Amino acid sequence: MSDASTESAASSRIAQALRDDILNGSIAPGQRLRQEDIAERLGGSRLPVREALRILAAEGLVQIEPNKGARVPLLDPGEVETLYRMRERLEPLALSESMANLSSADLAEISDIQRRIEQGVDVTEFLILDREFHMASYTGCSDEHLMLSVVRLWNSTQHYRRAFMSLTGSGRAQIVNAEHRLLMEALERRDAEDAELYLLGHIRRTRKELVRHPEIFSTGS
Amino acid sequence: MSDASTESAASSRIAQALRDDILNGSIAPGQRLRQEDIAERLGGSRLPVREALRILAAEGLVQIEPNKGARVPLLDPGEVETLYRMRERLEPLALSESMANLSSADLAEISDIQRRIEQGVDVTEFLILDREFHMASYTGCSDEHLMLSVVRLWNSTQHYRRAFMSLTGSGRAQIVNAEHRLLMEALERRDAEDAELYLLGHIRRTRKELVRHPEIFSTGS
DNA sequence: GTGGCATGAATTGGATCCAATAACAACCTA
DNA sequence: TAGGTTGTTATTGGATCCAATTCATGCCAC
Repeated sequence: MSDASTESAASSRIAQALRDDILNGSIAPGQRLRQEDIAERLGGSRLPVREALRILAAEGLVQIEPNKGARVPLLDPGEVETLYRMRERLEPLALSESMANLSSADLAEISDIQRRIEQGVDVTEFLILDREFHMASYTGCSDEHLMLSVVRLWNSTQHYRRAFMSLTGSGRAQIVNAEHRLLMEALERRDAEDAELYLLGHIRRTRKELVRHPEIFSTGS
Repeated sequence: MSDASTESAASSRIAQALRDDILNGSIAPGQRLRQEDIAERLGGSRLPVREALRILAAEGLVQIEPNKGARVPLLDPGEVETLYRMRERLEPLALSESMANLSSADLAEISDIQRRIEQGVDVTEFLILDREFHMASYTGCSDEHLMLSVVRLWNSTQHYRRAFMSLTGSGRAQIVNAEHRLLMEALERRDAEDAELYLLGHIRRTRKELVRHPEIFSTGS
């Protein structure tokens, strides 16, 4: 919807549907994606499905093995930890590239998202709003490569973020809110150095909490 | 050649051929890639060509616009600068993840590559060996996400690295050699902190030199 | 009873044909 | 003559059919 490209192509439509299913947890990591099933469920033939799977593979949402088909990647704790370390390095860069271009309307939008986070604390809703909060802080970053990398990192770790939130509940909400407020305040001061530092700390703390809960990665298989 | 995993599939074969052509400059940025031409030139029908283009798009080597086809991305100076800033952040991480797993044989291999760099100074050969040098330093990094991101960054900037080298010649060879030697020495000392710092400086200096030569980006169109 | 092998079914990969869309050119009109 | 419009062509997107590969099942030998 927000994407201005308005992909009318079937392959993009199928990719979007699958992307939603994967990100909201309808399709779990490790699950296999058979082309024919998808084609039948979402309409169209297998060909646009194959293209859609390639698109999602580029975004890190599925992995394709030759002659073996596509499945949602099942990550181990070490991989997720590395993805978070990548976030710690890349997202402060995106934030600093973004800050100079953030309008006061953008800042108000960010503030409004945070206000909503502090009201409703449903796990599903938090995942959506938290992502919106950070992405809104990057809207001033016009570099597509950088933003695509950031989105990839969020996509790849989305499931484990949800597993963590579902496990621990909203107990750490106060800490997150404090971190978000510090970040917002630095943005309003146009202090790139502080903003980068707060963001780094925010991601790093989350990483350390995640690795402290390896039960997130047990899949019972 | 080196990658043994993707043999036997036509789409992978075509992707590899196109990848080589793009990276060695046979296909220039901005150039359009017509599916039928590629299918005829490399053998096979248009279908595996389409899959190959998707694979390359995932690696940042081509960009696909719906109903408009694929072309090699034509980057402006700002985009390349951001790609280098991403390298400055990600590659030190890859190096630190790699270092603990580097065997003495790996270090010898790295040293041998550097030795060859200091002998022959052909531009084309330097581009190959320089890439081999850095990639060899990352062989101990087992994380596929991180390494894929690093490869993407190298791929996307390869053309501009060649343009820069062709323009300036090997005048800066001494500086590069000094930086490489410092990096190697830190690796042999197993000093992650120093290695990260030397690598950061190496990439950052290169970025600053690149942005000082905007004529690299003039395409005469 | 177990291990290896072969055969079958299920699934992915590829080729050809057809439809839809965008670039291009010529034409007509003002 | 310039600009818009319309028809044509070239190129990409999609559907169906066929081949190749993989996985599972069951059989046979030991």
